[in-house]
Amino acid sequence: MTRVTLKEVATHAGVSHQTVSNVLNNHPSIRPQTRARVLSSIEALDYHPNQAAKALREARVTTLCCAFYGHDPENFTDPYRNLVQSAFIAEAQANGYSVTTEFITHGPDESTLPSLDGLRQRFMQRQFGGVVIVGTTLTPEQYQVMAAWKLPIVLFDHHHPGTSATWISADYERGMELLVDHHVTQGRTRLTLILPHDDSGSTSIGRRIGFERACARAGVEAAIVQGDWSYESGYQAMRTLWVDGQRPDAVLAGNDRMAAGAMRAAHDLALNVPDDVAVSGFDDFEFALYTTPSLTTIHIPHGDMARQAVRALLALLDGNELPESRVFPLSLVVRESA
Amino acid sequence: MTRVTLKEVATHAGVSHQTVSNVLNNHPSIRPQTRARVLSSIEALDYHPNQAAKALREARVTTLCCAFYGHDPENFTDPYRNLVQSAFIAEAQANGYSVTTEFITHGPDESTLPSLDGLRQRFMQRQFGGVVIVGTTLTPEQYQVMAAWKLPIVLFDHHHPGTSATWISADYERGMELLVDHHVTQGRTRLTLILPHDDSGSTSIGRRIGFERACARAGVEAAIVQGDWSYESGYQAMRTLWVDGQRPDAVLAGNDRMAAGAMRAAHDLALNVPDDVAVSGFDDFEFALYTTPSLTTIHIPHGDMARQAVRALLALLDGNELPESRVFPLSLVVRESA
DNA sequence: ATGAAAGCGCTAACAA
DNA sequence: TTGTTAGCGCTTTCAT
Repeated sequence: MTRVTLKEVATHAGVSHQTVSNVLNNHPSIRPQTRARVLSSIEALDYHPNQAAKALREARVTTLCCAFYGHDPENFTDPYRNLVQSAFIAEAQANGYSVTTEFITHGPDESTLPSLDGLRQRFMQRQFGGVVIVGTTLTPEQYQVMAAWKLPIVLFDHHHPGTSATWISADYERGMELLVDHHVTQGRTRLTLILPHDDSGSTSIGRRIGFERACARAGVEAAIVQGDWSYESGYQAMRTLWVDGQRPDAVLAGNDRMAAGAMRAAHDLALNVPDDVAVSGFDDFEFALYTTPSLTTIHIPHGDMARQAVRALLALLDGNELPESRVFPLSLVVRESA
Repeated sequence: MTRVTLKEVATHAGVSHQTVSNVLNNHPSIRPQTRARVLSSIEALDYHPNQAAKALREARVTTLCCAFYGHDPENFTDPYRNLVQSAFIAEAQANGYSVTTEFITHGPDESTLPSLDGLRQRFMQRQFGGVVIVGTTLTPEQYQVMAAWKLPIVLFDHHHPGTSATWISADYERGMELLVDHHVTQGRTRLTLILPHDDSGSTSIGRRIGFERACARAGVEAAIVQGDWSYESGYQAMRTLWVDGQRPDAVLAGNDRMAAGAMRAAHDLALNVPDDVAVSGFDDFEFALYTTPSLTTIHIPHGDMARQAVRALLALLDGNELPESRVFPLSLVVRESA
């Protein structure tokens, strides 16, 4: 499995290997004639430059890392990951970079999975040039540790006020306000939000702040119960609200999956959505269109956000200035459930 | 950003750089004393071997490619991709490999996305050592072309009888038979299957064969209408079945997403599932538990399959024998919809 | 048990 | 405009 090298191309074309290199890298001063000859030799020999050699020589790497922090890889079907990753890879490829994906989990099964140290090690070994950290539970301390590693990093969907990293997020506060206002407009007065808590620096904080502010402004009852982003937790939360007798007239879920779980629970409790209780989500995943009833939710432009994250990371790798952080606007999508 | 090299470690430990290399690669003949000294220098200087140099010298690469063929990357939320990819990455990482993901699409937007040539190019450039092709539309001709590239390859969820590649799949024929038998046992006599067609070598063929065989054996009416795996196509197919008047008493969808779309259509048509019409899926994604009614479906062990695919690819890279192909068994999951 | 020499395939710096 | 020299960081001979 011996492969064609620069030198062989040079011999074939009757030039020095340096000239071939110059052709490949589009150096100016090369006679068109020579250039054509070299190109045809490359074609004839089916030559492909060895990236390893190039990377070694240039001390740079054309791989980006998309790291999902705190996402359980066994939690297979979260569409969020799909959305973010697809756009991430597409944008990176369009810029000539390939993408390696890492799952960074902690917890019982940590031993078989990469910790932050694994990420660092791969970076130090030149497996990738920079990373976008997608996730909800990276602490400011952890971020500080990583900053000391000089790892080019962009934070996705979370950030820490005290830190300087570029971050890409969306206006979750305002999104939740839109949602609350919609419920209020529909005549709802007792709202309950299902949301993971204690998730510092993450997207859940913005949702909570927006919820509380909008409810206070509207003068409606506001309560928060806990979920963990999963269908199951939405189902359980809804059940508990009815069994315990709180029974609000609107249930807002922090994401679409919990909302779907809550709607299923409502069905099992013989409740009519939206007549007996309104339910809303947050994400606007594809399936929100196909639930019964279809889900009123907030549209998050995950694809645009992921593409922007890649661009920011590339800018960070390129220049020396810190790329701008961005907050994407969100919009309300009214369907049947609220 | 100059990084510590072997030589610096050697200087620090007072040995030759060769000795350091030997320590790193666990060569036998090294005095424990020397070894300890070297290791402490590595620790002290925070040395990490440069993978690019290693790869160049060893002419080998520790990256695997997970390629989704014919999957539209904009078709963001297909849980299938999540399931396969998560398990793939976890298994690869457990074996010391990292994973690069590629989307291989054809069609109008092909220009901005990698074609098979892009895959080949990255392989020739040593971006990865082997690939698992996940997908449904690779033709035998395309496979032959790739075989000529000497690209170590494992096919996932599709295969071609005439070719020699290792493939990992599931017993879709038998799965569909289980499903048909279940519907028949429930007293259904007029079954319609929603399935993409003309998908040679793919998973849809097995589903079709199993469907037709089981229906023939049971002596029930069998019809097939077309879908394209999406929610929307399931919705439209169901609608058409009623508008056109076919109105079977059981609708089987080739996957869970189409089933969810069909159930939503049933709701819009004021049909009760399963009283007026039974609906079943195929996949057993998480959301099948939370639809209303919950979805009777076939469980596909996507995670196990993906892990097996990685193992097969590693075996292929390691040894010279062709790893065995595997067909995973499927099982019926009865819920409310059928 | 350890060190010295050579070279993987490429590009940057200089010379011609 | 093109060719020569050197070396990126590592491992594989081979000598000591």
